Amino acid sequence: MIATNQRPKGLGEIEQLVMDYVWSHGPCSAEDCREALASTRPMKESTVRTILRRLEEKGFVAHEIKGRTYIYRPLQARQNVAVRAVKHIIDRFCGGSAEELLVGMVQNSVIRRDQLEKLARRISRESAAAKNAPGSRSRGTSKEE
Amino acid sequence: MIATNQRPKGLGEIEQLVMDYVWSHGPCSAEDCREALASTRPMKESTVRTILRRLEEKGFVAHEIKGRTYIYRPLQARQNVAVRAVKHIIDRFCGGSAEELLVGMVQNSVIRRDQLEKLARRISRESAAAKNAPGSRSRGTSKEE
DNA sequence: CGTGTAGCGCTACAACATGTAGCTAATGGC
DNA sequence: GCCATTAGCTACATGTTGTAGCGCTACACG
Repeated sequence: MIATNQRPKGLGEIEQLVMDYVWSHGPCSAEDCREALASTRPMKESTVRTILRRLEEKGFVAHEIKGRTYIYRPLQARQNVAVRAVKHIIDRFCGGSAEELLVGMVQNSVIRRDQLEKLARRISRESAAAKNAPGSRSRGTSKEE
Repeated sequence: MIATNQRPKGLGEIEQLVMDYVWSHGPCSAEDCREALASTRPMKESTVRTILRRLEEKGFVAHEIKGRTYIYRPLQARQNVAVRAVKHIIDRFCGGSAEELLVGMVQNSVIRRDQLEKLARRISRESAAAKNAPGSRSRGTSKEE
C-alpha cells in the first residue's frame, strides 16, 4: 500500500450514494451528482462538493479540471472496493479463511447454491485462462485505476 | 425508530476484540475478558464493562447473572455476523448480486479457485441434505436464537 | 455486625466520522 | 462591468467509540 493518503476508511451513507452515481454514470461534475440525487436526497451544492472532496481524500475518486469545472471519476472499481470490504470482514471474523463464510452465505440465502456452482465453473475457466496469459496477472492484484 | 435496542450498527475495534474473545472462549465475565485482553489491549475494568454493555445493547451478547457476576455469552454466531456484514456489502455495492463479488474475490486472491470449487461441492451436498430434512429449513433464515 | 472488596450501573468526556451548509473568491458569459 | 457558476475554506451539530471515574450493593471475613 502506497497510501499517499487514502486511509482505509469506509463510506458513509451519502458518500455511498454519490459513489454509486459516479460509478454508474462515469465522469461527472458535482452538479451532475447533485441533480441526479436531488430526488432521492436533496443536497446543497456545497454539500455535494464536500462529499466529493472527502471521497477524493479517501482515494475513491480523482478529478480533472475541464473548463472551470471539476470532473470526478472513480479511482477504484466498485467491485474492488466491495472485495476489499469483504476481505476485511473475512480477516476480522473468519481468521482469514473465507470457507465458513461462504458456507454461511449459502445457508442464509445470500447466494444460491446453483449460483455458486455456476460461478465455480466459470471461475475455473477464467482462472485457468489467466494462468496461461502471463500479462493478465495484473488483474489479480490491482484492477483499480 | 422503534428500536428496542439492537440497531444494525457495526463493531468498533475494541468491541471486535471483546467479541472475538467471547466468541472463542464462550460465556465469560467482564473480568475474564479484561484479563485475556490485558496483554494485547490493557483496559480498566469499567472500560470492559462499558464495552460489554454496549455489545449487549447492540444485540451481540446477552448476560445472565451467576452469583453477583454477569456472565456474557454471544447471542449471534460469529459466522452470522460476518454473513450479515457481507450481505450488507453485496446490497450496497453489487446491487444484491454476489456473483461479481465472488469473481473479484478470486481474482484478488481473497479466496483461491480450488477452495471455491471444493466449497461448491461441499455445499452441494449440505444443501441437498438440508432440502431433504424439512425441519432444517430454519437454519437458513435464523440460526441465531 | 462492621468493613473491605469485587463487580455493576451511571455518567462523562474527548476524539473522530459524517452530514450539512454558509460565505468568499475566482472565472467566464453577456 | 455585472451576474451566475463553481471551487475553496470553515464551521458545526450529531453520533459513534474508546476510556474511565464514582458510587452503590452484596457477599466474605474477622
